[in-house]
Amino acid sequence: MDTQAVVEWFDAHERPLPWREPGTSAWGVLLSEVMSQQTPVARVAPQWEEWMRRWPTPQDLAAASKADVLRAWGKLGYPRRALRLWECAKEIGEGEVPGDVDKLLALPGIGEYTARAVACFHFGHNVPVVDTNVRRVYARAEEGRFLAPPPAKRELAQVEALLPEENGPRFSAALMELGALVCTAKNPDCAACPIKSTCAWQLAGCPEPSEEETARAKKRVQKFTGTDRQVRGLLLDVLRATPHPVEQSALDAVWPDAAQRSRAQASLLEDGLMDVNDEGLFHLPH
DNA sequence: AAAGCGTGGGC
DNA sequence: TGCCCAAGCTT
Repeated sequence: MDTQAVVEWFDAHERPLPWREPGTSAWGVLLSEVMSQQTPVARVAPQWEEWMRRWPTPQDLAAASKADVLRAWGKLGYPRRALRLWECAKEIGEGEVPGDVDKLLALPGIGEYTARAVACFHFGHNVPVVDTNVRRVYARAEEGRFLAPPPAKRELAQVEALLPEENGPRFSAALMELGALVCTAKNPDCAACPIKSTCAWQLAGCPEPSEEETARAKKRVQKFTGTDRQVRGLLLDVLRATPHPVEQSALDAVWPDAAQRSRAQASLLEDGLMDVNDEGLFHLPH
């Protein structure tokens, strides 16, 4: 892969995301990465600014209540991430965000991607960073397949083999950005691609994915309407909206199917996203 | 290791 | 409209 061409394209097309400003702390980068897990970057930016204003350090977040943290999370989705961030802050204690992949991996809610992103983008370590964008670009440019195969351990070594010795982190960011802006999942803008001339998928004549690959991709997309996830979201909406604990009846009003409603409510209690007080009223955790 | 976990925008 | 997708992690 022409890493130079990818970086030059990035130099010209990089989005001005707030956490890319020089001087952003390790905590700021970690926060941006967690917020961006499965949530579009455009929706993350304002939320990130708000969090950094309220809780600029892990010590600040650790001192906040979980209820405040969950309300500030707003509608970014997957609110367990907010709880994990709060736990991260508690674990860091009076210390600092670690720069080693292994130590980052040990933090709650930090997996293979996020650990490497922080180590690479903040600390400048030249480690492979593999997210859905990188997987897709690699599949197309290197393997000639339109759809990336299911995530596998193998990818780390494959992407590591691409890393230039100089400016590795810059290239890693560029590769992700290329996947986000040009080599997109649905309608890639190949005319704007800096590595079109060497892209394996282009050289193979832009083959359509097989029936099997298409079926696998389709299966990956989860239902939402009518699932427990939707009900959990509706229940949490009630708790986020009111400053005081609510009666069971207020929760019952959001969904007609009682069995599903109780199941969703029980799972929220189990996850620590909901709590009951001694009067039997429900609220966000303290 | 497959499945669960939110939410909203684009087409 | 309904489907597809989005800087994944956990169990």
